[in-house]
Amino acid sequence: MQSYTEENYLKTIYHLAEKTTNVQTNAIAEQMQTKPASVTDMIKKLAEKGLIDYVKYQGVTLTETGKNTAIDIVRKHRLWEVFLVDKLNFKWDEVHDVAEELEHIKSVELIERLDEFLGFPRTDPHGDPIPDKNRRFAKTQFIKLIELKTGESGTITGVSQHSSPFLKHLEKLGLTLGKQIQVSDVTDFDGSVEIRISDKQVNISREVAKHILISSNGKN
Amino acid sequence: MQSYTEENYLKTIYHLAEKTTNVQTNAIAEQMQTKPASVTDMIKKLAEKGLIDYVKYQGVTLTETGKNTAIDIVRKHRLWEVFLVDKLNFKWDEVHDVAEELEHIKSVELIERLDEFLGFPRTDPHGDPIPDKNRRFAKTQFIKLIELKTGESGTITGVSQHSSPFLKHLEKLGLTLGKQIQVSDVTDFDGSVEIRISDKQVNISREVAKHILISSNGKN
DNA sequence: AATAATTTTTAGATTTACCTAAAAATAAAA
DNA sequence: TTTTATTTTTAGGTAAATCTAAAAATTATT
Repeated sequence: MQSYTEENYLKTIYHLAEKTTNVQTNAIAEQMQTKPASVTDMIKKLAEKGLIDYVKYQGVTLTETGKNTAIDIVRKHRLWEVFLVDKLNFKWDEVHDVAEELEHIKSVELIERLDEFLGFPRTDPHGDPIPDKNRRFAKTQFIKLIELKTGESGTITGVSQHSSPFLKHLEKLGLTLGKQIQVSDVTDFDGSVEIRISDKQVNISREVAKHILISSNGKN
Repeated sequence: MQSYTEENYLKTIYHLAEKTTNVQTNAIAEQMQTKPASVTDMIKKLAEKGLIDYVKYQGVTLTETGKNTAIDIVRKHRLWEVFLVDKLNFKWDEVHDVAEELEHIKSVELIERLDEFLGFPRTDPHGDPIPDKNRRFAKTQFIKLIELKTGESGTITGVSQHSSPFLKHLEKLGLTLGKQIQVSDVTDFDGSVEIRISDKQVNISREVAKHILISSNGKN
């Protein structure tokens, strides 16, 4: 049985481990808005419980058990996000904080029934994959919009940034999940990208283009 | 901003206050499965925060603010129970523990939207009234089944005991909310009650009859 | 009213998750 | 390869919510 805080540490380590193999103390501290000294304390505790492997000064990795716990939390978080958007009409930029609380509700039965009630969704409102109850993720093949060349097109299927301002910005531009887009030009000057969406032309900054994920369907 | 624990104390005090005016330390301790000494500590804290009135050795009463907080938690608890039963097909004896966790999720927006999603229910799966967002309860007029005389009838509209064994027992006997019943006999020997429900005869103990709530529609 | 029983509070500790400040280990730069 | 900078850990402390054991206040009983 893990505490709320332990679960948040595991989740944070899980997400950081998607980028680097060995997750460092400072990285965890920054992500969790706490101090490195506090992280060291917690790390020791999680290591003792067999949830992470820890070698002093070398960072940590999740054990099988730790990873499973983390995936369960990710699953719960994303299912609750689907619930909030699909059933309670929240916007995709409004769900994160509430889901952050709901993800810690413990009942397994609850999540299985919620999953069913939602029709076993495979992605959350930001396009992130939802692991099934056996913790398996559907394979996804994303390309960052920034990587598309002029003339190439695809469908918006995810975002790699969940901040409310960013998501509101996309919403305003009509860049929501499922929309078909085509790159009509890439500006030399600032790297901003001109795209065509529903017969309108929209210009987005390089920074924005980096965080939009496209499932490509080649040129056409 | 209250902690999870503070909220539970307020809720407990609120429920105990339905029976006695001044809520005693020991009563709180028993209900919360903790020790009187711990209760004294917490009571002082809640009093300092202006959530309860507290005179040493005299027990406590909720202030306006404290009562409002408690009602908000009761509202959340009962709405979540409706969600679990109506939408996720939980049985009425399975919802308490999960709702006990869900009631502490903080978002006001969430609860308002959940309320709407559920169609603004006025009672929970056990017949308990759900306060509206202005914290007003619908007036309810219950009689205990035990108080009905032979020949009198009514509709089962609530239970005053939420334990899983009790609720499962009622379920097995077909004594669920909305069912029409008529008292056909009261046994002299042990005070058990013979009732007619959907043309079947069922015998229930005095103890069970005490905890079934009836909205009476007189003799007929 | 005095004594006994019960209830409540105080005193002093413990655990969890934090913190600051300083020391130690590792990594980067001269 | 020293020196410097960065990262991480240790040491010692705090606040929240609990505990046990003992003292104090209240209530009940003789």
